[in-house]
Amino acid sequence: MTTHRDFKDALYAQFARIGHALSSPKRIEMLDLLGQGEKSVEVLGEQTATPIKNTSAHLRVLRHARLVDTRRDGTYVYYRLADDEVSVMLRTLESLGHLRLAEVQQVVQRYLDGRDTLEPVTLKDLRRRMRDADVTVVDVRPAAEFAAGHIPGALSLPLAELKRRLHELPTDRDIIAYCRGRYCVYSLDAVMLLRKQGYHARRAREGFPDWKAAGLRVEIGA
Amino acid sequence: MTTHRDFKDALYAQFARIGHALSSPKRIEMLDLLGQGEKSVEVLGEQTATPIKNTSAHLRVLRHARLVDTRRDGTYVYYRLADDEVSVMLRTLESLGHLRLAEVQQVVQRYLDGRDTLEPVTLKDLRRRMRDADVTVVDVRPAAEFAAGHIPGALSLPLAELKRRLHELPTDRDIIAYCRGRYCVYSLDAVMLLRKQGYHARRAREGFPDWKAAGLRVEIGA
DNA sequence: CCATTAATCTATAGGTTAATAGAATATTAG
DNA sequence: CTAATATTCTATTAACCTATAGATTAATGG
Repeated sequence: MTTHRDFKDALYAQFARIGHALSSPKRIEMLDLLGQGEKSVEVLGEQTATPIKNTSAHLRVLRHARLVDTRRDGTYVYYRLADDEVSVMLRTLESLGHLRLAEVQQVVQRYLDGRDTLEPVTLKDLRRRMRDADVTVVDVRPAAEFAAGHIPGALSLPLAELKRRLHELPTDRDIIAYCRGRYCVYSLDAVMLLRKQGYHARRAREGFPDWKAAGLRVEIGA
Repeated sequence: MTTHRDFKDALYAQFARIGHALSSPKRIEMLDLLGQGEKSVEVLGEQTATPIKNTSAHLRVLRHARLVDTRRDGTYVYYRLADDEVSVMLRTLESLGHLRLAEVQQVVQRYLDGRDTLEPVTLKDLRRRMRDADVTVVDVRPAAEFAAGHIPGALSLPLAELKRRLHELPTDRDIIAYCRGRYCVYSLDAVMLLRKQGYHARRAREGFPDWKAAGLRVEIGA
């Protein structure tokens, strides 16, 4: 016989599986990266500064919580978020952290805000200015992430290539750069470089996963 | 010097605090209950079938993650959610669980759905029918939870008192009962009782926390 | 088929957390 | 001030998790 208590215990034990998956810093970081598009174990390990074996072990936990799915291509195994809702969940988790944990604000203040007097453009403003067609939107993430999905109409100009591809940018229009999200510095670095070169540039506060999680249209391909 | 890696580690360590708080079944259950309104440690312990000492220890973890706040009144300490966003987070976590974990659906199927041929009313339908003013909405949660907040215009008729207060219900209008949420059986039991008594009753699929998390207006007081 | 590369599985040591008992604190009533 | 009640703090043990090493599997190229 299943009592009411057994039911609740079984139900909450399941929800706690997801909580457990989100209880490790590295795992959250991996999920965030997967929000930019699928990645191999090797790449995930590099981008999170984690040995392959540990990376594999963490991914196993994420798979067990059914937050990620895999696909094999040759000797590589590519991981991806199991559902767009996972990304929505991450947005919620991180915005709750930003709202409630003074420590998050301190850490961000110390590392980002020192350089960030350039007030960032909100998602809403970004959309309005894109509708008015008075800006050039630049995606400064690595090319592979752009190819996996980007804001429609954005120009791919990875931070690493920005300097030698400056001539591709218009000088008579405002430029808005975006990257992985609120805590990513690519767009920040890009804006500083662009301003030094005389462009009128600002950064988007939100990144590609925020755009997608908001349910906005996404473009795929190089 | 704070390197980029140090920054990420510090940032994700903070987010993981929240994940950790959500990694225990009892803690999620406690947060869910607090979504119905503030409760003392004693009441939380009773309602989650947890010894007071363990309850206190779990609440300490939730406090450390800054998901709950407290208020003392006499010898009692009352806990409450630290922010409405915490409830939004829980909704997201549970809906992700429902979506991704086959086990959640199994557990619910086995315990609830056996009795639940009565198709539940969605939040959207509930709002429409309330606007059209063609239903009586009944809150079957304990009176204290109704007092802490309820759907505007709802009638408080706790499940425990329903049988002897049936005469307060209209016989010529449809009745929609709601309770704590998707996994709460109060409204289910209420609807079965009402139907046996000849009323035309249905249950709302969502509960009070879902209504509130959706940003809808809430009424407070008995 | 063998070597190579990418990733996983198995096992384990070390660290962390949960449950819980006992002592301590805060508040109120008398 | 003392007793009673609600809760928290401190300490201990057992259970669990993470990082990691070694062996293994899966796919590819020669």
